[in-house]
Amino acid sequence: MRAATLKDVAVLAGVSVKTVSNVVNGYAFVKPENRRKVEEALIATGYRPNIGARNLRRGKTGFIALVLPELSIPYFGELAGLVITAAQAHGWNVLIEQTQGTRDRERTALTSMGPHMIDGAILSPQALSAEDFADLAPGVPLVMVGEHAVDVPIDHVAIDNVLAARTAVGHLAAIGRRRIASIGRNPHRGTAALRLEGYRAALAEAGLAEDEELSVPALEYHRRDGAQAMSRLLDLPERPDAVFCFNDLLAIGALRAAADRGVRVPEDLAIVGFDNTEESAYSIPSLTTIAPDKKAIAETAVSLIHGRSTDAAENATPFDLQDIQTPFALEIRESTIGRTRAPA
Amino acid sequence: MRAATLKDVAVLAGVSVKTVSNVVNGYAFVKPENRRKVEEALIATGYRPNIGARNLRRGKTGFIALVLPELSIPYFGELAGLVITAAQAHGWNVLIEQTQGTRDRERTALTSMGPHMIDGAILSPQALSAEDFADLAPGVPLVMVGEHAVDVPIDHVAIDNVLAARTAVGHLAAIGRRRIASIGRNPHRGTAALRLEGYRAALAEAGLAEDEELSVPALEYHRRDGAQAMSRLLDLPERPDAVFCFNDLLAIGALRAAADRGVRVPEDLAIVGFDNTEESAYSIPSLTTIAPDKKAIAETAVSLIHGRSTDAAENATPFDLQDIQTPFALEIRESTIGRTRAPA
DNA sequence: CGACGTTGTAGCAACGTTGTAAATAGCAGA
DNA sequence: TCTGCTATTTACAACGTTGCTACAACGTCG
Repeated sequence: MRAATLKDVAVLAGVSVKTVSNVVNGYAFVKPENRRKVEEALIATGYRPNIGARNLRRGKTGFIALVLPELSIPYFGELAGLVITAAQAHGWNVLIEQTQGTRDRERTALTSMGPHMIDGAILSPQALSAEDFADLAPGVPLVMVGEHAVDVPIDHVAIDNVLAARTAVGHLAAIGRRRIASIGRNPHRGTAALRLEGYRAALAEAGLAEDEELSVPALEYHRRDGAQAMSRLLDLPERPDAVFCFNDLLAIGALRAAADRGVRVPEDLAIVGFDNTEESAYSIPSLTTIAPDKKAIAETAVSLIHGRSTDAAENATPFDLQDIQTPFALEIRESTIGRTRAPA
Repeated sequence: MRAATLKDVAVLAGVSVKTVSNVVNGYAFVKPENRRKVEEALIATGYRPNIGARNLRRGKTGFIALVLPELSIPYFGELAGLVITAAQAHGWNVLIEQTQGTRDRERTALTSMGPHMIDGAILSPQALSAEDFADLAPGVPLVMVGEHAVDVPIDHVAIDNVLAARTAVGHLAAIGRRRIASIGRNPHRGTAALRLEGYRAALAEAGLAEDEELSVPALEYHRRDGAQAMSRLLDLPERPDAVFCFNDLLAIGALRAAADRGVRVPEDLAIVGFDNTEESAYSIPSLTTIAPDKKAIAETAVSLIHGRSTDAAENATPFDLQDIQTPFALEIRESTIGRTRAPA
């Protein structure tokens, strides 16, 4: 049961291969009668274009890569789903590459995918540094999402991490918390530095002194790390009355650790997360969190690649380096202000 | 900055295109000196084979499809990650198709991917019925995961859903619950019927009468649906003292609804989920759940496609229809037996 | 009535790769 | 030196598609 080709259709319709191709591609000048015959033959044979061959001819691959740490991380699962949907609108399929957040695998992801494999790539790098990009540029448009590695001439889409963190911590100060901790410090993560900066800015704005030991680092950003970090904070002689976690998973872990110690949230301890993963709306208590517009991130990233890739094809002047900030909101829930009403 | 082709390498090395191809493909009879020259040229040019062209020539695509409802659903995010990893071991890239669980999009996913696009597909159909497969067979090996639609001649990988459900509900009976509800009944989902069957079997085994109104249907299997269904159960004059949810998301929603009503879990109400998503280990209380071996599912599914696809290539007799059951375990946590110790 | 534009069709080549088969080189034995 | 191998290399075609170009048919207009 071989797949039908243009040739099969042409024979059946009694025209040339090229005419069938013209019909398939919507070329205007085809005699109505022939068009009809071809269309019938197309249906009769169940013809589907061979994407590989078409792309070989056109010099496009029809694929973009999405390089991320792990699909099982809710934020990336959600993002990947949105990227796939956005890519489909441009006729692209998405190849997902999981790196576990390691520099090594991020490097190989970049090198192994040449221009004949993908038309572009969306990266969510955790560990990749500026110099890595120099030798690794794979000859296709790249877009970074969610991380700000300065000095890299690559398009970038993200929310304003500093402002978002400042907003989150500002909220904690606004509800009267004076001893606000943070979980997620990490010298190897670009976003961590930005969120820490926002945290500090908010403390300063609120006239609160920064206490070094209240900023607990996290190597990974999983639930387990959040729980461990929270435990450390609860072991302090002077406990914090609020904690800003650099992502929702850390916050979920923190919630868990608080519950294990009998610490009430938000009465004894307010918690804010970051990412607004679906899980955060249903945790107990539900989690106040920074809600980035993930759909906007996905669509913007795909559009940028699309723009660059058609620019290149048409020899147009490439547009300037983009650094696009997408909207975000602070989603206020029980973990900071307590129970108000049952969710719908 | 065009990508290097075999021709470029050949010119640089001073040999024919075919010789370069032979070196690349590990053909034995190449003069050592030429091999060396070619290898140098390969490095110098940074040659990467054009996968599209190679597959066009070989009649393979190098891709398998993974058809699932939505990546943002934790279970599918986790599964997808494992499938990608398993596929890589066989040299495959994975194309993910999201269907939202609708019959329509599941149908188009099957038809739009012909044999020139993919070498096989792994399906997690929600709504597809037996007759759909008849006309849709895309000419490539298919494997279904997680759903049992009988009478369809397609390989199948899943845990024993009936036994798993029976185990879960048996556990509830074993801890002394007498009025055990279920959430997730749904006539359009294959797994729902099996889990309901296991639920009933366990009730019978425990000598408990089945109460129709304790089996609440769920259209979707999201957290919201679980919360709604739980609300209905808590509105009953005679409340259940336990509930078996057909997946973890429903259970998370149920937990939430219970908390909103001030119902204590597990004291007043024990809850069991299904899937062992990472989230379930950190919910408050943590969730007792059926833990399928997802890695085994992913690897088995990929292996089956690999087996069929090489069989077909070598004209070997295809092996018999496979219906493989992968292991599962009951993961007992706080939502049924209460707090024992803090998690590590 | 011939030149010309418009509409419709088809042949050829090429995208980068590899299987087939044919060509060449090297070398031992006659 | 010539034959007959084997070892090595190469030309060619083909996978399915589309851009380019040539060409045919038809009508219009000066």
